[in-house]
Amino acid sequence: MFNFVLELQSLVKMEFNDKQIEILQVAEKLFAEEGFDGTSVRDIAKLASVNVAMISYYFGSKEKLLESIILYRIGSMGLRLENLLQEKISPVSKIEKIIEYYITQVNSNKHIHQIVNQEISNKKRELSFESIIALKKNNLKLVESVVIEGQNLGLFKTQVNVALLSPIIIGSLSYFNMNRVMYGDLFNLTTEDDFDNFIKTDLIPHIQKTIKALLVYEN
Amino acid sequence: MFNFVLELQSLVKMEFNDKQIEILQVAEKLFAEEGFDGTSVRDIAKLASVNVAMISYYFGSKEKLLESIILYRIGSMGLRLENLLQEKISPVSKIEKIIEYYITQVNSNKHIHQIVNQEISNKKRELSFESIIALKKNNLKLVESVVIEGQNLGLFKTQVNVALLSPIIIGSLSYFNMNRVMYGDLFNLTTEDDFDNFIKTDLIPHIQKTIKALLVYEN
DNA sequence: AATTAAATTAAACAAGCGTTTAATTTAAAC
DNA sequence: GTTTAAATTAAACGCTTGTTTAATTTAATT
Repeated sequence: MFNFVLELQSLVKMEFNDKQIEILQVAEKLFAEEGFDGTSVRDIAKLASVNVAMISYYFGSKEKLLESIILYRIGSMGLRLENLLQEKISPVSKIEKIIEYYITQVNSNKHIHQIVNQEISNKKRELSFESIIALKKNNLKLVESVVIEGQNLGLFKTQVNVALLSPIIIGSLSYFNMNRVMYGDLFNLTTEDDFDNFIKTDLIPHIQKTIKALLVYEN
Repeated sequence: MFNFVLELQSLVKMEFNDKQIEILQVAEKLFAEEGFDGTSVRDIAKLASVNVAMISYYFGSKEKLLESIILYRIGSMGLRLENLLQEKISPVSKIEKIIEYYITQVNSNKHIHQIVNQEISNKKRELSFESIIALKKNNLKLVESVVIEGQNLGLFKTQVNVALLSPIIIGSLSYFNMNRVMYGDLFNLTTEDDFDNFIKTDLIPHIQKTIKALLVYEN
């Protein structure tokens, strides 16, 4: 646990070379698609066109490779909602923008999110997700401030549990992506672009509408 | 694929003996907590107090054991919304009841749902989830009929994408259960009962309120 | 050009995997 | 009570797993 924190700092600062990045990206894809335990280091090595030993050589172990992937991605995720919140627009617009930004961000990093979703409730590994939880809690506070702002302006009327907004927003996206076969079937989506486009033109507005309705709804 | 259907029929009719059920339940728990690939047949055998060979003897293989678990649970899931919908209550009440029933049902079978969530997007296995998808589509139609009923009565005002209601409902629950560590932290939930109670007293009303708001919301 | 360090490799390692075997025990049928 | 089938077992099977070794090639430094 403490080791992990120390590693985090060293790894975040560390710059990966081309071969390391290739391994990270290949492993990310495979872990997401086949699961951590469903992916062998030889699978990774083959797809990344490197010798198996290079994985241990560069990352120490398969599990540490997973940690590196998480750190590598968290660094670039940078859900920087702060700037967004300081724009001088109405709380309603802010909520809309937050949702759009959040979903777009999560969806364009869907591999790492799928991995985290799989691992965060897996009792086998003892990875520390503290940094991820901290990030989520921080985002929660920012959303909370917008809701309070809206309530003070008399725009948001209901007593809503702000902490339960993310389950709606991200949970919807995760469930949608999880059931791509069904929704592809329902909405005639085949290519990756079809799905991305549907998310943009249908899912995001749907969730925006939902959250707005909840916030202004007179119960 | 066709084999699976045939097996389905035979397995649904088949009655499992005590030892088989013990194996099914132990395997369900382990698959949910450690993943399919993260669980060995020896883990299962040890926890179920049977010899390893019994798993092949009774179920044929590890993968067929997984199929048996799914069939075993789908048979007893029986999301029978039909009866509920024929009650003579308002569409709003129907929606409320559907949500409560759905979430309670899913939450009390959380192990199998976690397994399905993990496997339905796993490219490694080629399990047929057609029966599950069919079940979801059927539920979708039932919800659709209630929404239309409400629209005809002038209660539901917006043009809402009904197919995107389940992501909100089930997605929220899945995300909540996925992030139990964080939400346990946020809401002071420790025991299993704490979580179940929170879902009953907070999460379900939250989602009911959300869906109701969306349906009656003047955009 | 010689030396030192880093990168890369094929091979080997022990441990674990899912599954099968063949022998034995238990239960059911006659 | 004998026969027949089902249940249970320990051991072995071949294969894959993650990791390490030691040798070799490549690159960097002096």
